[in-house]
Amino acid sequence: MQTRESVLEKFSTFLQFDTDWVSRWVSDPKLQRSMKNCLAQSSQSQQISEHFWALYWHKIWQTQSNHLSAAHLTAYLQEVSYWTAKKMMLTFSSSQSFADLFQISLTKIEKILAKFEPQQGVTLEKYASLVFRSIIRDELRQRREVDICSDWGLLHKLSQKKLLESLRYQGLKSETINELLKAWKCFQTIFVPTEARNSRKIPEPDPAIWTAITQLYNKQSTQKPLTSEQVKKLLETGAKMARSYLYPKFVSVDAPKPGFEQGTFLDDLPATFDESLLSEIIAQEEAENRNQMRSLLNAVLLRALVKLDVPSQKLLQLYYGQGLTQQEIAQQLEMKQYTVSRRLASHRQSLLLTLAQWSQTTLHYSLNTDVLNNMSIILEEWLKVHYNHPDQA
DNA sequence: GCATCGATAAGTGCCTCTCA
DNA sequence: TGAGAGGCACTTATCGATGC
Repeated sequence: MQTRESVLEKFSTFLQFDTDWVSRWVSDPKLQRSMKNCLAQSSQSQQISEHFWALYWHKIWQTQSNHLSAAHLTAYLQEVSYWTAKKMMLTFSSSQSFADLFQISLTKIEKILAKFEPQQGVTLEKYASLVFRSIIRDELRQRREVDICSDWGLLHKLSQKKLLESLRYQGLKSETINELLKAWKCFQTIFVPTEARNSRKIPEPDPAIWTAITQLYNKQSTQKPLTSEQVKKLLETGAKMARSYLYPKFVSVDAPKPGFEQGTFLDDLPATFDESLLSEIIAQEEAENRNQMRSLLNAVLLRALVKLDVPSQKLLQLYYGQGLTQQEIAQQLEMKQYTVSRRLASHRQSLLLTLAQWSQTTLHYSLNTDVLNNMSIILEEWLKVHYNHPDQA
C-alpha cells in the first residue's frame, strides 16, 4: 500500500478494495474541498502537523457532531485500520477476508471518537490502533466461537431475545415463530447438558430427552401433536436461522458438505480444534499485550518509582539489582525475611496500582483479573530490567 | 482548641505451606 | 531443600467523632 504524504490526502482519501485487496486511494471531492478551505485559512498550514488536524476535527466532532468531521477522521484513520487489520490477520491466521477485518474496525469509528480523550496524552492514531486491535480480536473470537458451536450448544446459550430477532429477521409467520419459541423453551427446560464445562461441544440430546421435550411441547401446544423427529427438525431450523442472522457473511461450518446428503464441515473438525486455536490466540494476545504495555508504561513506572522513599528504593535495588535473596537482604538490613517479603510485596502492589489506574484512565482498559495478571508480569520484568539494564527499560 | 475514644489500615512476628 | 509467600494474632499509626 502506498502511504499518503500530504495532510490534504490524509483527511480526504479512502482506501478502495479490488476484490479482497487494496487497489488505490480514492479522493472524496467534498472532503477535499473542505480540507483545502481549512488549509487555505490557516496561514501556517505548512507547519501544522496531521496531529493538529486530527485534534481539530475531533474537537469539531465533539462540539457539533457533524458528518463532515467524522468523515475527515474516518479518512485519517484508514491507514491505522489497514495496518491493524493486516497485523491481526497475520497474527491470528484469520480465515476472514482482509477487507472484512478492515471494515470491522472502521464500523466502530464513532465509538472511538466518543471515548478518545486528547488530554490523556495519547494521539488519536495510537488510541485508534489499540481500540481497532481490541475490536477485531473480539470479533474474531466471537465468530470463531459461534462457527464451531454445535446446534445444541448454540440453542443452549442463545437468549430468547436473540432467537426472536433471528426468526423475525427471516420473515417467518408469527404462528411459526410462536411454535419454534415454544419448542426452544421446552428444550431449555428439559435439556441439561452433562458437559457443562464447554458449551460449544454440547452433543445432541439422547432419545429419552427428545421424548421428554416432545411430551412437554405437545402438552403446551394447541396444534396437532408432533413427533420427536419433528420437534428436533424445528429446533435445528431455529439454530440455523439464528446462526445465519447473527453471522450472515460467513459460511457456517455446519452447512452440508457440497455433494453430500449427510455430514457437515463440523463433523470434520478435530475434537481439539477450538481449544488449541483459542489457547494459541490467547497466548499470542497476552504476549502482544505485554509488549505493548511495556513500552507505554515505562514513563509511568519511572515516575512511580522515584516517589518511593530511599529505604524502599534500596530494598528494590538489593533484590532486583543485586539479586540478593530475601534472607540475605534481611541480614544486611537487620530485619526478618518475612519483613523483606512483605515490604517487597507492598511496593509491587503499590506500583501495580499506579499502573492499573493509569491504564484505566488513559487507555480506558477495563481491569479484570487477566489484565492485572498481565500487568503484574510486566511489572516484574520491568523491575528486573530497570535495575540491571536501566537503558533498556 | 484540645483530649479522648473507637474504627480502620498498615506493619510486624511467628509459624507454616507451596513450589521449583 | 531453600526461597518466597500466606494465615493469624498482635501492635502501631491515622483519622474522624465527640465532649469538655
